[in-house]
Amino acid sequence: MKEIKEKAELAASFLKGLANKDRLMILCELSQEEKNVTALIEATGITQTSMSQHLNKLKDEDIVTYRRDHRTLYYSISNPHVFEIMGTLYEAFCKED
Amino acid sequence: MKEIKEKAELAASFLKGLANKDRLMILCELSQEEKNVTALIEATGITQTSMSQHLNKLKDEDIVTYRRDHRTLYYSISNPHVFEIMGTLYEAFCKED
DNA sequence: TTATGATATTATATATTTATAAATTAATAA
DNA sequence: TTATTAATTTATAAATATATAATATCATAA
Repeated sequence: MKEIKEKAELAASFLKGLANKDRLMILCELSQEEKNVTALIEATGITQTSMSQHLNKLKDEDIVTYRRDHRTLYYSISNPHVFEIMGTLYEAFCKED
Repeated sequence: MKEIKEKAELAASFLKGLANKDRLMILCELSQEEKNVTALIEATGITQTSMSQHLNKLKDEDIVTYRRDHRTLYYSISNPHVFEIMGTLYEAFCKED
């Protein structure tokens, strides 16, 4: 039964989509509301090319999606499981007590 | 306020500890009960050297810990947040419906 | 049309991760 | 002691991820 290995591979790939400082900051922004690329760049300080690559990776993993309004692309989190994991990370790393 | 970046870096590092097929399989085994290295190798098919390296990385990220009984090392999950994330991954990738 | 704004793509250098083989340590039984 | 079992460490090659600069696309306003 190699099913478990295939699922582990999918899950690992999904986690790799999240496992980067810049992408977590992007998702942190998007967890509040959808944002366009320029707004994401301003909010995070990530360079344009790098932002585009990170967003592409997040799209590949079905973590985010986007809608177009004229020439502006608005990105948002498309996978509800991401919110769960962000919540766990918040508990683990962002809480004082 | 660069705090958020530092926390994103810590969180990303933690997620990187999880974001690997072999390590997820190891954690899947350990989520049930503690296991020694040989048992983990048998259960997963991961080679000895590779297992040792993966366990070392999991230790570095404080994801697992171990106890010694004579010359056998028993590993177990030491971070409760890991169970939460494993639960989310199970929902996302291992459920049929 | 043409210029501009918003974003993506390509190319490439660097860094990090992973896989594999060989050697080493540490504990214990003989 | 010595041999053996259980596991780690080291070295290194191959694969993947990241950062950066340059170029391209595409929609729209002038």
